[in-house]
Amino acid sequence: MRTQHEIGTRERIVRATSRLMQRQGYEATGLKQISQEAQATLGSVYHFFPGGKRELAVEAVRHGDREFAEFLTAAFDRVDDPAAAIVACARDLATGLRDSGWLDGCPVTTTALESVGRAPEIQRAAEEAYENWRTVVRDRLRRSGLAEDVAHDLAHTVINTLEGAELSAQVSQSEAPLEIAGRHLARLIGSYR
Amino acid sequence: MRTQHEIGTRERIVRATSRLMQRQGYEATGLKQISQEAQATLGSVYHFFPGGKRELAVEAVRHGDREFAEFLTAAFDRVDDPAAAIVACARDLATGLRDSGWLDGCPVTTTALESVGRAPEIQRAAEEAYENWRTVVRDRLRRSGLAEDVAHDLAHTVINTLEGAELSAQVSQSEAPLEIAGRHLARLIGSYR
DNA sequence: ACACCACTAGAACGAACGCTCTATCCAATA
DNA sequence: TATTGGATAGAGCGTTCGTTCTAGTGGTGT
Repeated sequence: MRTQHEIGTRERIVRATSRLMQRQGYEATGLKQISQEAQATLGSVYHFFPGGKRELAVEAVRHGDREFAEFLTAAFDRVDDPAAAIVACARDLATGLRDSGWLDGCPVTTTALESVGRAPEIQRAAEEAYENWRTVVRDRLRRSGLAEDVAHDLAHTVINTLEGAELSAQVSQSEAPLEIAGRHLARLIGSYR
Repeated sequence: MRTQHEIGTRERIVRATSRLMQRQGYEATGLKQISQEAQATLGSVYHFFPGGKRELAVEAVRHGDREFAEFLTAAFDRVDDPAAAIVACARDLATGLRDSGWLDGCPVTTTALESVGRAPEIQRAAEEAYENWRTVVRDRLRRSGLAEDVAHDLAHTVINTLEGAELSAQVSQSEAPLEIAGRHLARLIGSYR
């Protein structure tokens, strides 16, 4: 079937790009490596992504966006109290990071930083990802009874602190930053009750 | 004078590397661009840094380390209350980021992320930078009367949240994440009084 | 005056990069 | 069966990369 085939190869390329850029960043990831990892050829890559590496990076960032948004949503669905859900998120991020040999950090951050001021489409996609994640957090905080502006600001800090803690955990190969971040975020949220 | 000359060229190379990698990251920064920006030749670069790009990146990260440590220390010296000093830090980071056209983020983070699992010496230098900054914060928090373990944990979150907020501010070209981070960190610290 | 050496200078190397191009394959339609 | 067009395949383009290498310069110590 053609349609299934199309989806298959395209998806494999996007997924491979996302994982490689998550681990190595944008610049260090080559198109030949992507095509090998995706079990596709260079011709297929340019067939599906005529915009080349840039377009591929945008799709990879969007893939990481959806991935982490689902991770967040799942945590909030699993645990009733939003503060407790965030603690669970931090813990899960820590164990996931450790289990990957400290290699799989945020699938967006490295590419985002490399693109700032140099590749606007990629930067935009990263910005949308962060905004998307904040929206998930803000909605759950509001549902739990917090005021709109409080929830809005907390969503910023929840995402940013998790982001910073994950980066720190990765660089120092330690789960501590994420554990501490979870505890502090829960305390901060609790202070608004 | 030879000594002065040596220090001059070497320092220019390190500073140029630090600024370029701060803006573009490790992979996107070429040695030719560095030598041009530093007004030195490729020969001089390899004379002072026989280890090549890797060694240069380590020195650049250490330079960024010292730079931000001095920035933190100056803020704590200027403002008595540590929580207020951190708010001032966040505000200064935001205005500095805006004034640079949102280009000059953390001088360590991008290079650190690119080096994870691929260049251990660089990763180590970045780890030492974060640890160094945490020590500055922890000491000041302790001096203000907080218990050792509380100050230790808060230092982690202060640095990580500032880091995450600066990244978010840069990507979204907005001062809001840093302003919010400053307020939340002050509130969190205040909750331990 | 001479020898020395830190430093400057940039040409040149092989490798890898993103990307283009042409050729081929194969399933679906007429 | 013939035709069509999406998809695959990879050789090859020009460029740039990090690095090496040799040659040259100029101040310093004897």
